[in-house]
Amino acid sequence: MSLDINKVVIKTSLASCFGSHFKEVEGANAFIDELAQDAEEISFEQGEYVFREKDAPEYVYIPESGSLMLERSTASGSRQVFAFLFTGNLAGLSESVSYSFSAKALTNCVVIRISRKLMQDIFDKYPSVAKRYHDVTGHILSLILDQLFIMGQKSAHQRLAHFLLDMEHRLGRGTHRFLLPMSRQDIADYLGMSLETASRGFSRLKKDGLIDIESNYHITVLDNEKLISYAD
Amino acid sequence: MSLDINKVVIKTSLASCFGSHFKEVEGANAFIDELAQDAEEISFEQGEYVFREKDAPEYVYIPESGSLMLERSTASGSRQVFAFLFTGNLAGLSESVSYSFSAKALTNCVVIRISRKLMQDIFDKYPSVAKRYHDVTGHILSLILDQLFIMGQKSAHQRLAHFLLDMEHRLGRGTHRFLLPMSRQDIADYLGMSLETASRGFSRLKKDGLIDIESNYHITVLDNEKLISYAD
DNA sequence: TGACACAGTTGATCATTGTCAATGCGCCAT
DNA sequence: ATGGCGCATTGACAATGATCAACTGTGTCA
Repeated sequence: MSLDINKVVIKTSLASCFGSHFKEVEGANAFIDELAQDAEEISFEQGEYVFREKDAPEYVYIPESGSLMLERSTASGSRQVFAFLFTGNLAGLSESVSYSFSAKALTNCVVIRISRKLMQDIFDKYPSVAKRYHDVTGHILSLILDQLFIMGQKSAHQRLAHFLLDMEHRLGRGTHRFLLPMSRQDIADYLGMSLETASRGFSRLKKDGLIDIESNYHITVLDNEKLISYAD
Repeated sequence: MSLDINKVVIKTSLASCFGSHFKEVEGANAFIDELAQDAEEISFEQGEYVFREKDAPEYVYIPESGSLMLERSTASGSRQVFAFLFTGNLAGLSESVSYSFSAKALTNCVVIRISRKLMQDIFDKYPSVAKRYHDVTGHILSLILDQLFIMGQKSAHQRLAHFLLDMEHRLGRGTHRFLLPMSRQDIADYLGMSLETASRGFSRLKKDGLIDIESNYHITVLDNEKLISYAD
């Protein structure tokens, strides 16, 4: 019984990352059911690595609860955060030789792990679904291009405003209030700026009445319109 | 006869973008042959658009001669260049609803155009090849992540040095001398800096003896080692 | 040959952002 | 409570890069 409940949770997570792409595709539900049978749930403590850059990309991972961060570090100590992953987001889909980043647990979390080999076998049974597989990757690629655009064209403050709007959308669940699972340093490394610049950005937005900050991590967007035009 | 020669050229281009991923895959050569039959060659004048951001992504494009630039512009006039494409590079593989960028001809060029629908049909005949299809997308994704890393972590001068090393590698054909097909403004928009900063970067590298510049577009890398450590 | 257009370079100045250092705040263990 | 630790904020200053403007060089066309 407890196992059944687990499978329902897994299916929900799978549906949330594949569902929108496989909508109205023949066999999509059966595909997700079968995938859920092969999925494993693994727990990670905050700060642990789910996988590392050099690992062979054997699995696809989906946070079921908690958050992950995709990052790449250099020997010289600098770090680029590529993405933050929340419930139902997906990592490791299109790596070939090795992962091109590491995945680190931002919080204690439960992660769904799916063998890519097994997923491939299941794809063979659902050719209509397999054909749409690329859409998922294409979607991820377009998200990264958006990020590249922002990095190349926007100022530090604009990037931060943009980031907060993204977090509001993804964490706010319809409201304007959300709890950030990452530190200021993580945000800075994601947006390609120093910790201090990120912090000043928060302070500035608070002073101008665009956001409210309680306890550093609890953010409320007070003026969506202005924040959008600020992010411009 | 002239048609046969054309097909050979097309196959060469196709092989150069798929070959490395489909190496030792069953049916890879037959797949490329069949793809070449469906490929069309289309000429573009310098400055023309091969496709635009909002277009439905019906085709995949591969420059056969000449160069393309993938870019996204805003209403406010700013522009991000995502990539430069040379002979045998590939654009439009994993777009779903629309292209997420426009492709502009940097020079007069001949571009191979392949219908994605037809390519899909051919994939159905070569399942071993189809399974490796993802590797191509995965490779592109990892290139974009590299670019994102550079944008987030490196200074303007470092980004320029990195860019020149990339161009040397891709255009130099084993030598240290190459002809840039893009303007300083294009480079600046690719690297997220102003035209002037890009120009100063060139001057600086020339003054320090790391590169030689003839006629603005002919570049020779004089000291590879130093350029690499400069790009660090 | 000269006038013009165009792309790139260079200089001066200013705004943005990074760096270093000091301070503040909440949390935990003693 | 108190001290210490981790993280964030703030301030002062320096460095980087953007902007505006002048100038150079090259090619084209009349």
